[in-house]
Amino acid sequence: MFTLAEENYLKNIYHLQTENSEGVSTNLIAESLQTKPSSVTDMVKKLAAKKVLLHKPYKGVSLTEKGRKVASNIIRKHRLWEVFLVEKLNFHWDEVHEIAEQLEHIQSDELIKRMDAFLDFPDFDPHGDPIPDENGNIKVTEKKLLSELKKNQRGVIVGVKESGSDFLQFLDKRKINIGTKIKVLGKEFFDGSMIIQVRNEQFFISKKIAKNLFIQISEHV
Amino acid sequence: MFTLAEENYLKNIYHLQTENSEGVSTNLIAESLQTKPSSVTDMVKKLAAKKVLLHKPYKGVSLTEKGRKVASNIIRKHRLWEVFLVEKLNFHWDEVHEIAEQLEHIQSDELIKRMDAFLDFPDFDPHGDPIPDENGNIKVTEKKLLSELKKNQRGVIVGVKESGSDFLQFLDKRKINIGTKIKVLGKEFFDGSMIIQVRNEQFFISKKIAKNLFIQISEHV
DNA sequence: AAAATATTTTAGTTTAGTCTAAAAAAATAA
DNA sequence: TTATTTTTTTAGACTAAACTAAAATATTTT
Ligand SMILES: [Mn+2]
Ligand SMILES: [Mn+2]
Ligand SMILES: [Mn+2]
Ligand SMILES: [Mn+2]
Repeated sequence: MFTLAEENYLKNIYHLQTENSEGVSTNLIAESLQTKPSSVTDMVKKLAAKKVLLHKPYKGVSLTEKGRKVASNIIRKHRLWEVFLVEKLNFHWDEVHEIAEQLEHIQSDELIKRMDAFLDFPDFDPHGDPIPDENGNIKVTEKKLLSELKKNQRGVIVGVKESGSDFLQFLDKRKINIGTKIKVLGKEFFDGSMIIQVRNEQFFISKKIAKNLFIQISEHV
Repeated sequence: MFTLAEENYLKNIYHLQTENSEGVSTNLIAESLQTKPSSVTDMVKKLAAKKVLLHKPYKGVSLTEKGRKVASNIIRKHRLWEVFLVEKLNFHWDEVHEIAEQLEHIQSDELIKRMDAFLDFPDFDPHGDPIPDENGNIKVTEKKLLSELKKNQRGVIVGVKESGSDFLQFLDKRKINIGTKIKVLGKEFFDGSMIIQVRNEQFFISKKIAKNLFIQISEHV
């Protein structure tokens, strides 16, 4: 139905569309896919012909309902495979993304259905990202970036924004992971850095780190 | 290192080489890969340039040591994935081949190492085919085609030759699978058909079926 | 040994997906 | 409102992997 290249375009456009609320431009897609704008124009035409996205020349693109379905299914597969790699094969959460990039293109609805059951129908992947259901619906959870919290607010880490190896290993070194409870002890207005409490320890956290951690705020102290 | 197409050529040539003891011809490869001889010639040149096979124009091809390694590793992955699909995801043995055809191309040594351990280091796939080790070595077992057995010989089914759905479902219908013990009650010289005993039942088996079942003969009655 | 047949290779196209360079359109600045 | 800059598209070329048709080589038959 869709080639490997087409699937990767759709997946990336889906992500770009949810991150940047405005239209998705040719240059943005090119950057995201590490390719040239002229290549994007060609592929976008092909995908528009396949009715998975709308292309207004010189304006951006937007996925059709069909396109959203295809894209979210690839993301569903990616995240289920990541859960499998971590939960069943004991991979570390910073090692699974590249392998999942390959596995997400395996074509078999039955395989995914069985994998989902085998993993006990997980809602989130190892990085805290929600796993779309078969219809592309995503469970939305209330979460904020750590950088948005105020002094004395508490919460639990529910996800990471960028899940590159460097960042994940930074967290590991401090035994911070999904599920870890934190409290903001202090916040510096000058550079956005924070002091947070984790268990009995206090950590200095730069703004860059604080902008990469998703927190679910604990309302009742 | 190798493209999808290259991997499929190498795998097929490996199989052809072990089945037909003579050299592997262009037409044979073309038939096996469902492609045209001219396409084979092109690809064979490319693979020869990559030092994974030797090509004597107008004579056949043969894999180099490097080519054998690459090919057997793909077969290793294919068979490990088949074990996974049957043992862990409860797929039926006639449903796994097509999915394994895709999964065999996933590139990650670590993944295969962990999958092997997860499956408890299996020696055979669900169809009784041996799983090559990391170095391409295959455990050779003494086995004969059922068609080669004589009257009154006993044995246990250890594999199937062609593992198409039709044949596997034929076996299922009769509750015959790998591990099933059989005894040859009679053999018809005219058409090669047999009567075999399975548990308390007797089955009439055509020559075609008998040539598709691998048996390990039980020496001591 | 020559003729006929079968196999294999070469030559020239095709398609998907990419690229560079140039043209066109849109956005921004003067 | 022109001029300049940025973004996007078009035009033309390239590679991998396939194809068809024709040429070359090998095999088999007469
Ligand atoms: Mn990922
Ligand atoms: Mn993830
Ligand atoms: Mn198989
Ligand atoms: Mn098999």
